[in-house]
Amino acid sequence: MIPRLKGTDDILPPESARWRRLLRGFDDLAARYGYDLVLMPVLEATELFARGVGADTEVVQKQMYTFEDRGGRSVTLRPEFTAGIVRAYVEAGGTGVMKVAASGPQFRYEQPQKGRRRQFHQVDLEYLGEPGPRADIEVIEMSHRLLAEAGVPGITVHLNSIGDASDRATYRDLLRDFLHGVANELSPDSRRRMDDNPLRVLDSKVDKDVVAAAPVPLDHLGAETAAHFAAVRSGLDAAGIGYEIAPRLVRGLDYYNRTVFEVFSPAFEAAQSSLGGGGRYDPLGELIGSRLPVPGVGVAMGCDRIVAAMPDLESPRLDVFVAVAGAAREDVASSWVRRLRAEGLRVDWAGGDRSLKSQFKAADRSGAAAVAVIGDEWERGEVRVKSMATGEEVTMDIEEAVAWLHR
RNA sequence: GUGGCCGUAGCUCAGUUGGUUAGAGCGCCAGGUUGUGGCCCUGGAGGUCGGGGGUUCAAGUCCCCUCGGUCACCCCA
Repeated sequence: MIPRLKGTDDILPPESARWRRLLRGFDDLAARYGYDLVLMPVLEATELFARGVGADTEVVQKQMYTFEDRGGRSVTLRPEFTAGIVRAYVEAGGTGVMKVAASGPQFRYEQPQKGRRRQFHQVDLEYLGEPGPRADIEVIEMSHRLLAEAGVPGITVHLNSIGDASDRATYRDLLRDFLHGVANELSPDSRRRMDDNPLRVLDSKVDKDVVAAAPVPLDHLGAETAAHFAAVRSGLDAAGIGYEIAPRLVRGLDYYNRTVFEVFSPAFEAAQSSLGGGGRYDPLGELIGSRLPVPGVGVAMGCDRIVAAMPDLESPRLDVFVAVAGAAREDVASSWVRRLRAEGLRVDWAGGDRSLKSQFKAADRSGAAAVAVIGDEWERGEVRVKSMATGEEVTMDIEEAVAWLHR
């Protein structure tokens, strides 16, 4: 037997029931907020991520599934959605507002652990072409709502602004000076980053204590970015979304500016406890070669982690399980099952070649609300219907039974 | 890439100082009930003991290598 690849998961029932709820909920949420569906390539040119995500980010340096295709091009299994969606927007003309929703697998070559897989799944929202804070607010609100509607308890939003490139030019020098002053207390990793990517030192776990006293971007915003952030905050207040300011939240990708955020729930306990994150990425379009700026905000949420934080819902899987007394009645049963399904009921059956007892066991396991038995009474135009919850059993006229099942 | 722990039935695990045909519970299938689930009883199917090599009269058990799982570091979904 050939086992699955390291860091990949088979998502089977009963766990997949929670996935179905999450994905349906996401689809519905996106539609309610005016986000259209997009289907994106899983494979992109390596260059897209190297330039968009950032050549010296962790993701690009260590985590990409990169290989040469048969034409000798370097291609990469997408490690995230945003760069590809912005590429698609630019490639399609890149004007105006586009609000889109995507979902599917992502790939990062890492050592797996709880909540961190080599193939993982995300649902993703991108609000493109809108520079104003309404986009930031909407995306954060939707992130919160998705989790709330999925039944995830204790949702908290961590929010920060890392400013624009112009804000950071002066701030970066301040931070560098600070880091150089404490250089001998920093970990080797942070020491290496403090010159070329000093912001990332801020959210280092190992250097948490040293960095606690460092200057933060939030205190060095320009007038416009500060106003933008204030507007995001008051918008969230108006939406009733609680959040915590996280001054050292910077996120690992190069394309972010202004608003960044992550969402958490105590129901998902792991070292990597973030269920999703995102932010504004106005520089991204130009990083990947757009001649026009592409303002945008997006969020990616980790389905695997969300599902782990979702409660099990005890509701019947099927409206009715059809049991057949006697293999001779298979054909009638089959066409009745077909009719009920066509009418929109959730129906299953196991054929008529097994004992009724065995069919009832199957019905029980299938989570059916009721069992309908097709037997002798069918000849008189009747079926016997049993409620699996109460054990109550009634013989009814066929049409009456159909109406009862639809109730 | 680094480290800790763990690999015996579909699942959870037991298996004595190395010693005969490797066990249990749950699950699955069937019967007890020739038309009725959950509870109960009976029976059945199901295992290259992760893989390879070594030590030994003898290895699930000891040694080495390797693969995998899991958790953590780094970083993120």
